[in-house]
Amino acid sequence: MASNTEIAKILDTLAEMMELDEVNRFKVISVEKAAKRIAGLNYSVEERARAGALTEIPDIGKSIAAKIEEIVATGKLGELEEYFQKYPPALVEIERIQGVGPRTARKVWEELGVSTMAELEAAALDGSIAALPGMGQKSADNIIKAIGRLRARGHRLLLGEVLPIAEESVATLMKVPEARNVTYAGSVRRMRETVKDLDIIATASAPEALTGVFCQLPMVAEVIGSGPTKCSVRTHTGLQIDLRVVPDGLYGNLLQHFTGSREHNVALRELAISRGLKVSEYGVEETGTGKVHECDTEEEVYALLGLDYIPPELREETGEIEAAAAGKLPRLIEAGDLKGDLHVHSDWSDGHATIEEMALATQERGYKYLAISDHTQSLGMVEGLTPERLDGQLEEISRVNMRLKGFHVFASAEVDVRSDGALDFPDEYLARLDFVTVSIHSGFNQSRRQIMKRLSAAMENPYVRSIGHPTGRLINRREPYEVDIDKLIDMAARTGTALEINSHFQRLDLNDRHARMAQEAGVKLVINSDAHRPAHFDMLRYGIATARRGWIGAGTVLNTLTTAKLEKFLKRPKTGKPAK
DNA sequence: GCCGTTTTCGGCCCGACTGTTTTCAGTCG
Repeated sequence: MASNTEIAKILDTLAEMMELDEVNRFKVISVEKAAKRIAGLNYSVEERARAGALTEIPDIGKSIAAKIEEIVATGKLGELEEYFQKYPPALVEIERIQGVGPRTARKVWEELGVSTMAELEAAALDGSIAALPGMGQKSADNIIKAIGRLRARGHRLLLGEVLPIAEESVATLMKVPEARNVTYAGSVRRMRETVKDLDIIATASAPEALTGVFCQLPMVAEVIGSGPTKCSVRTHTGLQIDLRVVPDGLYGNLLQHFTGSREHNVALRELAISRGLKVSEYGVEETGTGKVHECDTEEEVYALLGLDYIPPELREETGEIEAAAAGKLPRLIEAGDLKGDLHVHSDWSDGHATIEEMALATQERGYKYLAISDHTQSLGMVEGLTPERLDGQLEEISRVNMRLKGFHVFASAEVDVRSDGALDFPDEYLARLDFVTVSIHSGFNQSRRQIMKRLSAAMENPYVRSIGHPTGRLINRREPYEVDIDKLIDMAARTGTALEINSHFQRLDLNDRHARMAQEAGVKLVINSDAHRPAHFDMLRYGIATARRGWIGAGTVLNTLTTAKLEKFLKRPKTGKPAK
């Protein structure tokens, strides 16, 4: 069974090999485009291949369809195997070094026999890179530095690590007198779960004033490059920050351009051309007359192209442009739509605050309810609740509810589903809770069959209302356990069980793509903080962002219901859609 | 190699900066 990701990866590698081979660049682009398209699809390409319907997918024509069919049938691609005979496969790896592209990779291999990152580094150190035509000592030094950085930090940074730096940088630059508008753009503004670098954009009465200040900020370790309107630096923590400045009046064009994604912008420019327009960060030009429209706002840019405004989180070229053209963009959930939090810990297990402290902290933030959902007994290391201790906790929840006005604490638990599929609380205890979440905290390495058996058992239970962090991944740290997402969503729909978007920036699980699939299947979601202390409620912004990236509307999310409506909903037995 | 309200050929997104060059290729976003 070839997953979309696997097919996309093979095509991506093929494109890289074709580039090395100096194949016509438009052919290369078409293979890249197909790979990107497939990676973003939320249905099985293999199934489409078996149905002979591949060419109905955009960017896939006869030739690439044949390649995919070969991958599906044999698990590999002959054309790629041939390239591997011609060029060392490891050349692909050195192409990923910043500043090294296909031309340079091929040159060092042909001239110096270099085919791995280690050999490249050695060649840069011994002077043979600098001696190559078209290269010099500076090129060699840059390669050495780039390899060092790649070793130090091979992966992308988490959104939650970079967003605070982005907000602080913007605040600092706004204090420069010449600054008019300053904001962060790029993948941070689109709220991608991981980011490679930070883009800051600005308009200013005198651009040099801003770039000048920026390059000398205390956090800057190294200036990578600087021109009159563009400046790139690296901070002491290794984060690359790019600042772009233009004069007043182009803020909308600039913001749109540097928010990306690249794929979104490419599609936008293609659309522009078909309408006799040319889009860049310097305006929207009418090709016929040469008239340039400068835009103060992004809304104007999109309007000139005949599109509704597209929120940044949707700009990933997954159908948003078509939807905007047809006036069919969804109304996305907003932070203010959330009425409460249904996954919160207290000092009854591994939380750091009392039930009342957590309730007050949520109320201060404007929410109307929360559910105290401490761990259950099999998580011994965090003092998970035993059925006996649950009695005491329920009493405390009632006392807190009597003291609080206009706020309600629901009794809940984050119940473990044990390795054998048994729930950690007997049904008679689950029945006493308002809201039951089930999570997997053990047996991460079980087979897909075992994992799905556990999740099925949980969802079939009439008291279980939601599945917490459904795939268990920790971004960059732990792979998801073997969840069959299609089956999970199918079962959630059938049993009327909600799936969580856990807002912790290390989890964001369900992710954006899976959340979108769930919504399309009619599954309800919950967006929770999983807070262990009051400050953690700030994480909810990441959960909301993930939902927005997944095209989620407020109506899909259980904890947008008012207290009264949620109570009413929870009094009814859960109901799902009939099986297909 | 894909695509089409310019539709089966002839296009294919746009601009900035670096490093090496004396006018530009490569890379990046």
